[in-house]
Amino acid sequence: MKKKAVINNNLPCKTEITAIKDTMEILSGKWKFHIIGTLSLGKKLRFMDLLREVDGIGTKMLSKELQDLEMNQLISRIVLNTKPVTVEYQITDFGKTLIPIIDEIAKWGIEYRNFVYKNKRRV
Amino acid sequence: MKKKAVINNNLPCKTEITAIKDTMEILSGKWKFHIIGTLSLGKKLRFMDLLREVDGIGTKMLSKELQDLEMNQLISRIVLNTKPVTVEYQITDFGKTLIPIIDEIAKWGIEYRNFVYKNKRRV
DNA sequence: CAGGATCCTTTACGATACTG
DNA sequence: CAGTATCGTAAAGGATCCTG
Repeated sequence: MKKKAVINNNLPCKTEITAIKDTMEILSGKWKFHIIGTLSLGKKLRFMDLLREVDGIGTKMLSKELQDLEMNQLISRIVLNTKPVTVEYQITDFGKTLIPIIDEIAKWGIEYRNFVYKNKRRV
Repeated sequence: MKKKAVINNNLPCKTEITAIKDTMEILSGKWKFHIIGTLSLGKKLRFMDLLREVDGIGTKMLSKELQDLEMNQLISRIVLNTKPVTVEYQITDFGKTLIPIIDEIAKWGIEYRNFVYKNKRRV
């Protein structure tokens, strides 16, 4: 009776492993979270703005990461036809669905610090 | 009146950026999520077990990732003094605090599939 | 301004062989 | 069994210069 086959919902099964791999591939690299985080404020930012906001990034990486994110429809790229072109980047509605993840990760990072600190003191 | 300085709680500020970097560094690499996910079932697993469970991993990577995870106190390593030594790995209570993140990431990965699928059909 | 092209360094990862 | 050592490849990332 206890032995019926169960599809585990909150424990990792094949589907979830795949889903995790997908997510991590989309968000892989040193900068994606940082860029999404910056854009998640909702403001439109230009290339140069991002270059300043995202701490140590260079043009090559920024350019590449933005392309990746756009391709996955997490951000949108709007070109304005001004004299020297202006390009604005903005998070999409779909991109905003990442915010819960980002929050969880940030929360955990803070907990981690506390945990390490406590343990240092005890030992 | 509306202009008081606010420490944003749900929007990325410096502390959160740092926290995110910490978390991502701890969970970086191709295998950590997979290993944690496997161990998050709560069972003690041995090196060979993990080598089988974690899909394409090799001894070198498994060994290295386990060391990283142990160093950060996410898993524990228990050596039993049997003839050929037996070593058991187990998730720690602290390691279990990662489960919400893993769940969020898995959830999002599934949503992502749906999103892509819908968009393909519309266009 | 926005970003592409180029070159170079570093890190990640993988396969295989070997050891207590 | 539970790894380490060694070697080799591929990918990530960085610095700098260049262009419409």
